[in-house]
Amino acid sequence: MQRALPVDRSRFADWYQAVVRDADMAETSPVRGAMVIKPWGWGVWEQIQAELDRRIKATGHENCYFPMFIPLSFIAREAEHVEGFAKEMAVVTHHRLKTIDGKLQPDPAAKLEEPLIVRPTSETIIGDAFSRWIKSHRDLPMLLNQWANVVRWEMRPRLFLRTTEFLWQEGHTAHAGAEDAMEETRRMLEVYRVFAEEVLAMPVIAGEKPENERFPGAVNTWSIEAMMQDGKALQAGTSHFLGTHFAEAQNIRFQDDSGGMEFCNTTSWGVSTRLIGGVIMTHGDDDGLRLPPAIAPRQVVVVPMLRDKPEDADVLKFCEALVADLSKEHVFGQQLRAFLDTKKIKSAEKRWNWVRRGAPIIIEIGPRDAASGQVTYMRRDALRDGDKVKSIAKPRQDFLEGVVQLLAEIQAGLYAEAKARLDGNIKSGVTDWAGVEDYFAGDEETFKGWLRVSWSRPAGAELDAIDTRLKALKLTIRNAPLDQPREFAPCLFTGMPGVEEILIGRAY
RNA sequence: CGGAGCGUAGCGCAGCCUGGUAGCGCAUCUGCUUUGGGAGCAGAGGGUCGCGUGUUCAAAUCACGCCGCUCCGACCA
Repeated sequence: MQRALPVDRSRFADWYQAVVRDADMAETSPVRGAMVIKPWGWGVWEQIQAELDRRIKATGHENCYFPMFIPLSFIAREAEHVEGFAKEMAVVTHHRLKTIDGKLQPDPAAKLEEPLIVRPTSETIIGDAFSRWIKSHRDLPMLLNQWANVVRWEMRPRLFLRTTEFLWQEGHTAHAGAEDAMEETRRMLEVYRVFAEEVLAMPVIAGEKPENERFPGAVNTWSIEAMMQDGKALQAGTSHFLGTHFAEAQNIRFQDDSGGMEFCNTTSWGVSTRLIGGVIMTHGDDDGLRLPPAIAPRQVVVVPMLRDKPEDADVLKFCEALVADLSKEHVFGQQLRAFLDTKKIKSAEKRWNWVRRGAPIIIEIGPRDAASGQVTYMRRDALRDGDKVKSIAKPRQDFLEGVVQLLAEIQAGLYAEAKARLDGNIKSGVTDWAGVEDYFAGDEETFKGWLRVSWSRPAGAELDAIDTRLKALKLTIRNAPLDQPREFAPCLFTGMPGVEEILIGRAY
């Protein structure tokens, strides 16, 4: 059987790279760890951005933009924050180049008095603005968001999943009370959960991160965790309750209604281009990418079967009219995105390109289709019947009437498939360490899901010790899911009474 | 930064051990044929064999150094 990709999912890391490349999503750049996002990959990001932006605004936030350079002294203000990010910071030290000894280099005479760091996140520079903008309880809550690029100097980059520069949105809010800020943190976590599931068709588990996995400077961190097809967890979004940590470090205060001065409670939350990696590893198959229709830059692609013959004109005319009619339809609250591929390459080649890119519906129109008013199409979510590619033929009108429903069905189908994988691979009932070792035994290649175990939420040194034991098995605590039972088994690690269930797994 | 592996055409690889000046498949270009679907035939273009130094009459091949990539650790949205 001939697949559209050179490798299949049994070699998951190679397969992932093949999809990214062959689906025209992105490529590596001359700068180590930074990527070039190609039009098809960027198109997916634009869809993600547009829909998430709408949801962020619908929850009362306004967009703004802060500089990518942050004075070094700003980042130093919050102790944990510095410690967390210091190791991966890009630093700007000069503002001019000069040719010295025939070599172009930073001009020593143009050294910055205070180095600038390239933002790894913007809490400190936005906090600085908050401290000036917030005077009164009447200014609160302040609900901001920005779409930006950030830089974290990572050791081991991987396209979309972990790149030195990446794109994201970061929400930053300030509130009068802790309760209000906590509510905001949870609200945005829920926005992410629903977005991931509805739009990306990527089921996730929302929950709270253990102490050792918190954002540097946060009081609490919540995440949504998705399960990739190799069983590993992908942290797909985070939402942080920062308490008054940053407010105290940056003097973000307001006068309350009785005239007293109080520190604000702040939050921050973000999702990044990593989501695209999540989509690839959730939905991709051995023929390449499968895009959920809601984020596919082109939802229905029409490939005319042109043969350099007179009837080509009729085929093209039929296709153009079809695309025009498709474009009148609305799906997921937006105009249907239909595209006619007239590129002068072999039709078969076009078909496979769209298969690899994951266009949800690929239509092939030949002279006979055009003449008889018929539409022949493939569903990318169910491309093959056994080994053979499955083509479906329908009268044009029937297809047009059913296309919106069909796209919705594909979206739902992809979700259901991923949801079954997630639910089917979280194992409960393991109560001792031997059970953990047993579950995760074997090599890296064999699929393992996650364990859901009870624990007593140890902290400090005790938690560090647990972390070390887990690390030996390449495991981490992903999060403590929001929905918890009423009663708990004894703690798997300490034997103490359990207070919470957590997810354990391998992660990206 | 530590351990392992790998850098030869856009992609996937052979050649390296046993030095003689570069090859295969796919892709690309041209022509002819074909045409309900990843076509056939013929021809063509494309490579300072990661970079540098050395050994040699001669280096993709041997030696040394460097760089980059991938996987595994530390880090991580």
